[in-house]
Amino acid sequence: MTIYDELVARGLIAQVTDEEEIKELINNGKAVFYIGFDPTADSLHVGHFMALCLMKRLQMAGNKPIALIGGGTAMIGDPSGRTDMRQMMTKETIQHNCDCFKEQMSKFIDFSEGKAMMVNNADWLLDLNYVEVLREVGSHFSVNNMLRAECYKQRMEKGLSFLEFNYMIMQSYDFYALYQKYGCNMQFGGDDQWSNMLGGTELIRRKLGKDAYAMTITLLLNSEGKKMGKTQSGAVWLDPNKTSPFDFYQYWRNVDDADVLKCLRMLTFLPLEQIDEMDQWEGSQLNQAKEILAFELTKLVHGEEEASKAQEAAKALFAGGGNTENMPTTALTDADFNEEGKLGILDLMVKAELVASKAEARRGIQQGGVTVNGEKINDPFTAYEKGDFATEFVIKKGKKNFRKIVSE
RNA sequence: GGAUGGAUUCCCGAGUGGCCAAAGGGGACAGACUGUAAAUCUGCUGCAUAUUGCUUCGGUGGUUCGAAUCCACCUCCAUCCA
Repeated sequence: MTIYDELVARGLIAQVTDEEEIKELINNGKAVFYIGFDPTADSLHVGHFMALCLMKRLQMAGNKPIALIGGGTAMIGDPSGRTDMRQMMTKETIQHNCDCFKEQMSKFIDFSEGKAMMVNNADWLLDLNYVEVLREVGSHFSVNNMLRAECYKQRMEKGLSFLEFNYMIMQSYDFYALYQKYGCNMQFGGDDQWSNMLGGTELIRRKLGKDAYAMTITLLLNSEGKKMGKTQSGAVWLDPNKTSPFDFYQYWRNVDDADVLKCLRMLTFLPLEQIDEMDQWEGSQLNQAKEILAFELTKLVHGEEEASKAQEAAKALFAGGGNTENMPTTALTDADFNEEGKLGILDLMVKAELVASKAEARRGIQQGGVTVNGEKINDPFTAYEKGDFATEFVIKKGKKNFRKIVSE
């Protein structure tokens, strides 16, 4: 099976500019391709992870990836798929985010000599001369066409600043610059980037008379059509300090039945035959598939050891028994107890980050959703002493939120 | 630059002097049912030293016994005109 066929089979490809040419390039390891990452946060998230996986797959097939960090474009902000303007970020924040991205990416992609590259478009965008760009690049863009682009449609009603309108031009310029500098002949990106990417191929054709190609990755949507990798509290991050390996594991362990197979295909490196086999599974058997999905992804992102820990912790909690060794834990200090050496259940829950406020903790108790070591708590004034934490102490809110408490 | 409309709690959106911590919906959270799924039903949804107190309706001042609501100025957004 060729790499292109595999990408198709996994459902990763959304749109391509020229299927035959792209097949030819990537199947034979002749593609030098880039994917852009805008450093809008200090950690990569699941959305980026898809792109990283794709880079890895193509790299394994002999193609050369370029990871482009958008230190320059982040100064502008991509309006695609947005209903309001992005908050402008300071240069310092952007720089910090770039550094964080670099570090995380290095874990997935082999950036050793000649295998892959990482560049920052701040290196060429920040020094551009306005009038020069207008003459050299601006003349090749038709405002009429740009306004028709899907990515601006939404914003035509709500308002679009000139700053953001230029994002497409900057991204196109990136492609053009990379083509010249490194012979980059292909760009990949999320499907929401399609029009921005076409801008680049068009610019290269007009300026240089050369062909370059673009391909978009299917956005990972759940069965309700929402982007996956988002939770109420924000994105699912790859940084273990922002989303713990346990929570990361749990996120995937809890995906909808309807989404498991899709996720396995698109995100894991398991052989397709194995995934097709799981496709036969039904009903509660799908729980096994979810476990595999969660384990595989946690392994990819946090390493096998962390993945095993997360899995064990989950099993201990949900299947009963097992050890609690790897459960998310909160450590108490003497300062957490009052003068009488007591600590109320409400404060404890806040401290353990199970709830955002004491009112919320109280509500949980009133509704019968809080247990300590398996015993339901009915009294919100229940208090504990230091000695109570000497033996195993597991507090549970709802069905899926656990925390082990220890005292120093 | 001019005219008009607008900014309300996580989101959408009602509220035009006291009965407003603010209708309704969505989402989130908790309970029942389940398979750590979905669907459905129920509860719940500012904070706290909690039959009470405190902070919140773009910002700052003002009127009033009392302001999300009235007035002034400011900021931001949309639409039309230039």
